[in-house]
Amino acid sequence: MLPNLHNYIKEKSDLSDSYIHQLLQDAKVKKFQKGEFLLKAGEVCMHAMFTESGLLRTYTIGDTAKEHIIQFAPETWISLDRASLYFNEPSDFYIEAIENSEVVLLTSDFILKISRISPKFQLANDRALHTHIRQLQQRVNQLLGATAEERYLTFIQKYPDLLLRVPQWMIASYLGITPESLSRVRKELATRNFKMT
Amino acid sequence: MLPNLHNYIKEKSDLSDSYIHQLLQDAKVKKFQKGEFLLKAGEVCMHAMFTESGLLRTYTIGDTAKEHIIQFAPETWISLDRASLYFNEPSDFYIEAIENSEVVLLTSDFILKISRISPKFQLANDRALHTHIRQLQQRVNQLLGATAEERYLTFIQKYPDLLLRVPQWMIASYLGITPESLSRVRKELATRNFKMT
DNA sequence: CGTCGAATTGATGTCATTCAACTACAGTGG
DNA sequence: CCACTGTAGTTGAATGACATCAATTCGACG
Repeated sequence: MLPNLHNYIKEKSDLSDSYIHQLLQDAKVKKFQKGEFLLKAGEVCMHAMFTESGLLRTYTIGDTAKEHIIQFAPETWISLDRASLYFNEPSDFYIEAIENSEVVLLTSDFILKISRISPKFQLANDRALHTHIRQLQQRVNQLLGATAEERYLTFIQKYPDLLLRVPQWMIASYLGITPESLSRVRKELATRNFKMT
Repeated sequence: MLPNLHNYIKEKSDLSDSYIHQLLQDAKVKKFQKGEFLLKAGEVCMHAMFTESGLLRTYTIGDTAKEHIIQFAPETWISLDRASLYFNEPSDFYIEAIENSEVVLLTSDFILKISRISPKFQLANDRALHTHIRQLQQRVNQLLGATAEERYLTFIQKYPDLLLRVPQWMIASYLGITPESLSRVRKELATRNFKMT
């Protein structure tokens, strides 16, 4: 059980299979039905949530009552609100299963424990943190400058696998445009590509 | 000399004045004229740049040759490209003095050194990192949902001091709109506030 | 005083939103 | 098995927000 998480830790820590196996004994594993919530705005984020199987989405609800999707998390991805987890403050995020999912809830203590045992794991965590910053930075850049079409193109190039699993209106929400606009962008791209071939 | 940096380290480390004084002996201090660059896109960011006095801006140049301002850094603020510094990869950022400035160039080694001596300083650094993430996250949210006017309002509420020192077209760039649009937003706000009083 | 960049203003254009109608399809209950 | 319902996606027409282009004003500074 939990082959994905097992693998994940193994890759980033160089710990033995048996030891990892032991660690995972007390990991909190939960199954979520499509539509169930792992975190709601106002709550404090207490875990890093590892998607063992399935698919999660993280989103906020802006002033205009519109959802803004922050992240999708398929297998082996981790969802959390770092600010909320670190500062112990209420989160603005909703984290929701959009497929039936098996999720491992990792506490900060759990992660710290592995970090203490395996410096390599700690390093990997630090890298993940900085990768996250890089990714946020790139997103800010994109949102500052790019048109709907450009955003969509980088999305499909960056997350081709998600295209098949995520409904279109959620992708629109991730891109910061309306579903209608995305539909038109796709149409436009389709006819352009057709003309070109 | 360097009273701001001295204070900064003192607050976050509990080290003695004399020891801090000693540390700062080998700090690289540089003066930049208005318009000079501390970092250019393509270079690897080698320092965290502490603004002892003056004002810096960090920006990227998008595909459309338009500047997108990432951050302003007045006294006691730090400018860097964390991804570039951490991963040793070329940066997308330009960092430029927009006032004559005195800047301290802090290497990762320097910061690590203090962190090793003072756990409190290390903690403060970690907090800064997470604050940074929170701030980026909020910016993404804002860009996903808010209108030009809303963005401007949160800007003046968040950075009232900068209003006086930063030219308007740079604020526009920070908000992701044109200078003309910002001018109209301001006009609109002025007339609205006038009517209300 | 003349010059140059910043800021404002007006006219017009473009991209994306909004609102509404319609199709397609999956799930539900009779 | 078929009508009923709800959600996703598409399409069209009108609107809105911001951009673009061009002209003018304003203010700082040599």
